[in-house]
Amino acid sequence: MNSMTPAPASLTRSHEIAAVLQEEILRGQFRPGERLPSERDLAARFEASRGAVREALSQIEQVRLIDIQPGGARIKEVKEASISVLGPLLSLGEKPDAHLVDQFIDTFSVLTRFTATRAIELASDEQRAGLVEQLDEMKPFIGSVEELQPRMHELFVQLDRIADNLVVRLISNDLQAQFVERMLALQPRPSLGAEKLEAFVAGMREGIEKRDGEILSAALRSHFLAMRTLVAQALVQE
Amino acid sequence: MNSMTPAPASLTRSHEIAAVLQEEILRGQFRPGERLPSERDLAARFEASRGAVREALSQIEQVRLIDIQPGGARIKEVKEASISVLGPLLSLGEKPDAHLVDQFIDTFSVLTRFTATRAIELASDEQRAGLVEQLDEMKPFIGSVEELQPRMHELFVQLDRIADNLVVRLISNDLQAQFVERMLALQPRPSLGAEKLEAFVAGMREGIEKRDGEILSAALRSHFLAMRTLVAQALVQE
DNA sequence: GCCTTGTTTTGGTCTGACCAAATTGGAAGG
DNA sequence: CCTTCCAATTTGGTCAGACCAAAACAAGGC
Repeated sequence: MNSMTPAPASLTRSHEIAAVLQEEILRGQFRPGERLPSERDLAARFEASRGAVREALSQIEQVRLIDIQPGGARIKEVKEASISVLGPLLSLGEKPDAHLVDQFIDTFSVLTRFTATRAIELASDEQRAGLVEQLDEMKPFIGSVEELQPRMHELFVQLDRIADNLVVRLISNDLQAQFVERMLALQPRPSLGAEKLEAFVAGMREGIEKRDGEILSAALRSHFLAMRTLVAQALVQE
Repeated sequence: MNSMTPAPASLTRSHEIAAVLQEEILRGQFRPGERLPSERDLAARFEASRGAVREALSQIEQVRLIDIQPGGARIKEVKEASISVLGPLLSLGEKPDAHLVDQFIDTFSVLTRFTATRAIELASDEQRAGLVEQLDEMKPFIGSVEELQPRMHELFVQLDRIADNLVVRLISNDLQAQFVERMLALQPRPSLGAEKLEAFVAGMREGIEKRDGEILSAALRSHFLAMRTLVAQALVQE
């Protein structure tokens, strides 16, 4: 149904090895600065060819978790790594770390507010009218997450397009790739109450119509805050 | 002198091939959805072994510019890629694209403001005092970018540590890895006027001392705005 | 103890081969 | 003429074994 999920299909040996090694590194089984076992040793351990191991190491190097050099690959600090490690970091334990999830949502919130306020600054009257229309069309579907979510997503896509900031766009890509899928696996999927959603939609609408970044920002901020507490509950429960 | 620059030393054949291919993709020499030449063809073209080409493709796949599958590797849209393509994207032309640079600085601005305001929310009185002290120690060095820059950097490191948001931290890592080095190559390095810097430091100081996020934010916003115009000038000149 | 050596280890690359899945092209059928 | 279906080919994924240069290591000389 949704073609936005191409399914990485990471069932190749090298990706498998990369995932295992990356997880071990993230778990702290190697100290920063320490040397990783040699490619030959790793090949023996994983019962794979050195080529496969090399591809795996090359991927881990890409996310800056290790530093490959003639003489040996050395572990780097997680703090120095790329965003791409956040996903595996979330999947470390049985449940995602609540603190990290909070940070995710906060960051999403900041970036979304930035995109939205920038979008209404740049938007033409026609575009603003279109956005308002999109919001109005949502109203019948408040209450059904399955129906509302894709429409909300489409709205943000529009805002993103109008704001026209590739940097933020790519950051959001990475965050979503790392975060969203893993959180959607969290069942039962929590959903906001109808009143809150109505208030959110109304706030967005007003902010867009009046071209008022403050109102828009406030609506988004409280929306993400609500999501934060919601996800927090979902994480302790179950 | 500065150990923060480990020098990637990307002189391996596979990294070389990856860089060339990635640049060609970013230049739009392949349409999204189109198939990349086969590994064997690429190996012939680069006069390299298939193994080296595979490692290169594996890296490009990691940044989500291509999608490797049995049957062929397909080009994806730049908009769907990872942050890691921003660096090569900046280096495409003779000079970095001004619009993209603006987006970079704006995004830095947003994230920095987020980190800073969050930091002073969380900071203890001792930590705030320490930050103020750091700012005071800068005053003699306003006017000398070389002297001021590392101190300013240290201040932001502190703020980052106090704010304690790994997600933003990793994003900033990526952005800096992509952006900063390439902009520092821009000579002569532009520098802000002393008055502006003094006002900035004073604003930061006041915001931290009074624990006032608005003041802090305003100082940072105008600082980044000034940088934006400065870099814009540097890009048209020369 | 410090510096210079020779040896070993390690990453980087190459060649050539095999397999399974995807693509492709043409033949058969409508 | 178009569609359907089935080989033949291409392509990615992996393996094995080999060579080189640079780094790491260990032993020796100062």
